[in-house]
Amino acid sequence: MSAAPIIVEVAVPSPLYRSFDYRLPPAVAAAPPPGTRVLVPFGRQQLVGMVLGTRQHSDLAPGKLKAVSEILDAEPVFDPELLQLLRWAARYYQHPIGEALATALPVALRKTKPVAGDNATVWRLTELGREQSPARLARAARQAEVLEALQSHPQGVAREALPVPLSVLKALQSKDWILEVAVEPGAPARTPAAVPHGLQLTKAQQHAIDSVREAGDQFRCFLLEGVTGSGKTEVYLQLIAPLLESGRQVLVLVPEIGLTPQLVDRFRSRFQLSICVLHSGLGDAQRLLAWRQAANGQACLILGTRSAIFTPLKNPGLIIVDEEHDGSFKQQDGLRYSARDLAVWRAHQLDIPILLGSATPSLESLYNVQQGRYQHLALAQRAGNALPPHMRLLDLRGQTMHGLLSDALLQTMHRHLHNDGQILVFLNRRGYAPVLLCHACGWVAECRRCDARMTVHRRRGELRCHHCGSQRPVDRFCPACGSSELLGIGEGTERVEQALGEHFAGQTVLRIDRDTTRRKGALENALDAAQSGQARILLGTQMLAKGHHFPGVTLVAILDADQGLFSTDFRASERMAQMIIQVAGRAGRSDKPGEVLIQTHHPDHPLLLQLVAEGYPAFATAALQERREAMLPPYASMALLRAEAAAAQHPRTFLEEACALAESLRDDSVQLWGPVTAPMERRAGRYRAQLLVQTAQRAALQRLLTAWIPCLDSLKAARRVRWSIDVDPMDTY
DNA sequence: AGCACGCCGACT
DNA sequence: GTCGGCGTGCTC
Repeated sequence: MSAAPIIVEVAVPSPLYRSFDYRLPPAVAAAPPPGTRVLVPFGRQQLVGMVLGTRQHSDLAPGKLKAVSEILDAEPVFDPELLQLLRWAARYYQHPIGEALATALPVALRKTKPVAGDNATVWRLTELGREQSPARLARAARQAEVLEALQSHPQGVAREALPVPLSVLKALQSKDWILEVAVEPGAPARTPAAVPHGLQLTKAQQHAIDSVREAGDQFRCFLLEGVTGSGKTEVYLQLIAPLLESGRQVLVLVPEIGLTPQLVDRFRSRFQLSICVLHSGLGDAQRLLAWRQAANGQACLILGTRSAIFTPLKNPGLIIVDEEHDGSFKQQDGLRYSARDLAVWRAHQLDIPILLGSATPSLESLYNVQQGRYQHLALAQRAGNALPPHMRLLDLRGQTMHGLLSDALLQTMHRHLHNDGQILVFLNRRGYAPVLLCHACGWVAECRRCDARMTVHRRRGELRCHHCGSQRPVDRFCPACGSSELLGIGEGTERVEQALGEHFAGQTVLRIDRDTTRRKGALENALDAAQSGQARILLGTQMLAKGHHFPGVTLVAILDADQGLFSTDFRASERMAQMIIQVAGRAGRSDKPGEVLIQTHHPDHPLLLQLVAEGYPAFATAALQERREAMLPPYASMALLRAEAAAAQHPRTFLEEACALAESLRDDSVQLWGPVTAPMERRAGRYRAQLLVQTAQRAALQRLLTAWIPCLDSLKAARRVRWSIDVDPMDTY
């Protein structure tokens, strides 16, 4: 045994692409294991770092080493597998290791806060408390809130999960309605899943379930391609049930907007056990609690968005990624990871099966099926006797238009209303926001901080920029010529709403978008009105495209399908197709057959034709073929270097220097495109430019990035810009 | 990123 | 004579 002092390697939250070595304090005999948080002196500050490992020797002279100030955890906060995943992610996505580890940590643990042991307590109802009705506590809203929460969680709720002051709990305690009890460490509250009676699985559902179960305890990746209404969620539930019964944990990732109360309720009502729901509204303490419960095995089912992929799991059995094609699985700043891709990596590492589900799988995943890496499972039929909707392109060329509504569309709408149908009108707002135009001189209201036009919000009498969020009152006189003839030109949801009101007098038109659902509970109210059928015409944006079930809808109208067809972004057509299919899926889910009308000026566009005539799988096959011919992802790998600054020349100069450096490091397979200015060069007052790196050899890209990215900060021009690297970017335009 | 050090302009 | 601007360099 060597007598040399043990040196620990520590990742420190700083933008540096390396770790740092520390001595242990004299009083500490054994090195803390990897994944333990330590407080370390760093420059003039004290930072919370993460132990990566121990070393015998440091490159630094022994006298220069500083000592760890404090070991913050008795047990590592990252298990070895999670730590390995994060180290891999930091390398792959080219992000400084210390920052990468910090982003994966719950906010509460990025400071010196202790994790808190297993000697936790929960609050529970007493006999007396069970008899109380929260409704009778009208004068004490917070007490009623607690009572309600405890009644729906008979096994008890942790202090951190009750967002009320301690005084409220004390008040209830003094009435002898609630009490605090110690919780058994690591004992998950398990009760059998309640499978609904009379539920008949389709053959395809059963086959999917059997296939995944067959994988048992081994890594295998399945792509579950299930048309809307085919019962994907039921497949998930049936796969989850036996795992939970045998004490295994299941991690379910959903898109941001997918984490709706409806979905959570569906899981809750099926499994009467403690589900960890990691949504964005969770406070730091609540998030830490969820993290701890997942780590110690108390939580069996963990349901969350993107960042939930970093949840520690004691006994994982399955990972599910729902709506795997959704763009929100890609983090758009900092460590720019794809939660879907990391999920596959993690499942592989843990040697457990993973299920990717979607009605409209990403081309990446379909490619992986073609390559034999993923196993394809299809649910082609809707459950029950619901028929697939009938899709039709509506040629707008030469049509009489009433704003965005064509004559032919209006006629079809009248027919559906006459037959007691309900109608969903879908408007992809982007590019169709109304602008403020001066009729006298042609001046258009523009954002002062972006290269973009302001959007008129008539109801509030203001102009808003959708890119930076700035707002100001609508001008009364043209700033250029002084004329008072200022017109709102273009079609936004407000204007379509107005037009629908005029054409369908007497019918309730319900508009559901960001603006009308901002208030708390407004979305729920709107959805109720929509689902009850009380509102006959629903007008919505993206928000309506996903997840919600409108049983009475017989007609879906997509007002504009064209913007996806000729975009500079190569993924635009894929996104357009997914959007159309997702929206179309809202129609005819019950016994009434659905009709989908898609308004377009390009009814001959091959991808659009294929989508409508043959459906998404045929579209995807053709789109993949195009990608192959153009050598675009998934047939090639990409990374995008972005830079921005307050002055326009700085990003350019930086990217030119970076490009020259890359030129000297790249091998022949790697191509550099740019630098070019971003399509909207100025955004929120900053000028933006980018450089695209592309290659057919994934490994060559990684080699280049690893040699290149850590050097960028030493370029002279780097001081004048903010730059970031995006590996496997979602938006490349 | 922080946070120092360092070397030139307008202030008590 | 000092306070403070942000250019440059370092962090075990």
